[in-house]
Amino acid sequence: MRIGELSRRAGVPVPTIKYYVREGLIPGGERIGPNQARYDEAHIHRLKLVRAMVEVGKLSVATTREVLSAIDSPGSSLHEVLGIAQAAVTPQVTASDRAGWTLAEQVVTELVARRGWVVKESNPARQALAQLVVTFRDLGQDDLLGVLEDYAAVAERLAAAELAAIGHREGVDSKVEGAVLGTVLGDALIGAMRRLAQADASHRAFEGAAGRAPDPAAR
Amino acid sequence: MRIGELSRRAGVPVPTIKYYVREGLIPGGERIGPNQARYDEAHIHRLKLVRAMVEVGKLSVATTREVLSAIDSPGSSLHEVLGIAQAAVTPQVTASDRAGWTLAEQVVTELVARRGWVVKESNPARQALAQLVVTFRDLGQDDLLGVLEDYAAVAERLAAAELAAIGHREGVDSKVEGAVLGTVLGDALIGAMRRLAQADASHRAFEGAAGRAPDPAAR
DNA sequence: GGATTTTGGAGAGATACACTATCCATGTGG
DNA sequence: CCACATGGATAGTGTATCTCTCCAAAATCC
Repeated sequence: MRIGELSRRAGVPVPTIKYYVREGLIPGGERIGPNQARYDEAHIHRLKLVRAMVEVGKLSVATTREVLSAIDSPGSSLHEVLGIAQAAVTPQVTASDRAGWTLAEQVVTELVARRGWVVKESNPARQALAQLVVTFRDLGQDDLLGVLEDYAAVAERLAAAELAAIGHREGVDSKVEGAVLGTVLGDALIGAMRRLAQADASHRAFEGAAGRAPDPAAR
Repeated sequence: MRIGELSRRAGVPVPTIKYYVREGLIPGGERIGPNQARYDEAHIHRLKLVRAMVEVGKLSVATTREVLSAIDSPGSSLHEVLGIAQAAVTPQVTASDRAGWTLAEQVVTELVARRGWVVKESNPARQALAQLVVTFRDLGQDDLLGVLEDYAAVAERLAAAELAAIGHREGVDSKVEGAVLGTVLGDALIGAMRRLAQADASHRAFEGAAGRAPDPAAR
């Protein structure tokens, strides 16, 4: 097919496809003439993958390219690819020497140790978590840090469930893509789910007939 | 204090503070002259709050303003404020009539019903979740949808833990701020935690020499 | 077979966002 | 007294993600 059909089938404007090709997110079509190229089903899938990461997963084009190149890299283990994908999607923290930073890193280290997790020192998620600890402290929300244990337990369960799901698959490529998508789209997934559960919990705690009745004057 | 000290104490450049005031994220100082204004501790806290949402929570300035105005609005119940904050942080889905959209919405509705959740039809997290379902389907990752139940169960637990932590507080304002911060920073928190847990799970599944003993901390 | 549309490729332009920089009349602090 | 800070407004910067424009060659329509 040519670019017009590719555009229609994938639901992506032609100029955007050209842009993605320029940016190296998707390969160009097979050249069959000075101004003709042919695209196939693989291009459609790749394009959908890019759109999923960019639109749904909210990754930047640059980050998407990194993740895709990890997926493409031959001879990498699933573990390695996941590491690269994780590093790519984890926002880099500007390591400011704000007060309490060392303490926060210690909190993270202890949490990881308590869980028995094996996580590289270089894993950027450590800094991301430490930054959150610092932020909560800084805002006087220390009591919210008590939920860290819950979050850790829950994260463990999610990771296990996800890996189990892709473990059933055949073929390394399929596993890799599944794992990376789980990483990228999983953030949005748990986010949406958390909001639904929170809306219900909030309703139950503050609006339901069982709890304290809301202040009628507050409306 | 004047703006210079505010800048130092909060770790935010002066021009940025001015920008935030212009954008209505923080109130201007108390005017005490044609070109003099005074700021106090409340301004510091507000500024830190803004930075937490913008830098750590990755909210846009516009979204941050929405959330803050919800916090500020007097006479709103905690439930209402949470609803506004949720709507603000949930990315709006461009309701395309892509194939399978109706089916995806039905999946969401059934999930919510199965959980016994009380969630408004208008809650944007429904669409966000439906979009994720569509995306997974579109990419041929249907088997990953099996983990939806796990995510739902886990989200329920997190929401309960968070509300419980906040429930111990005194004062509505404090509860509101805690709940909103939980919503906004919770996304980053579960994200970081997920990556740590996933790194460990991946290590265990693909790198470990042998199966390890079950984690003593897991429950 | 001629008119119209599409194509590939590349550079320039558009738009949005979150700051920064500059200016200047007015204050403050040493 | 005087360098420096302040508040307020306007303009400019850098980044990111497209989107537009151009052109000759190719394809499609009638």
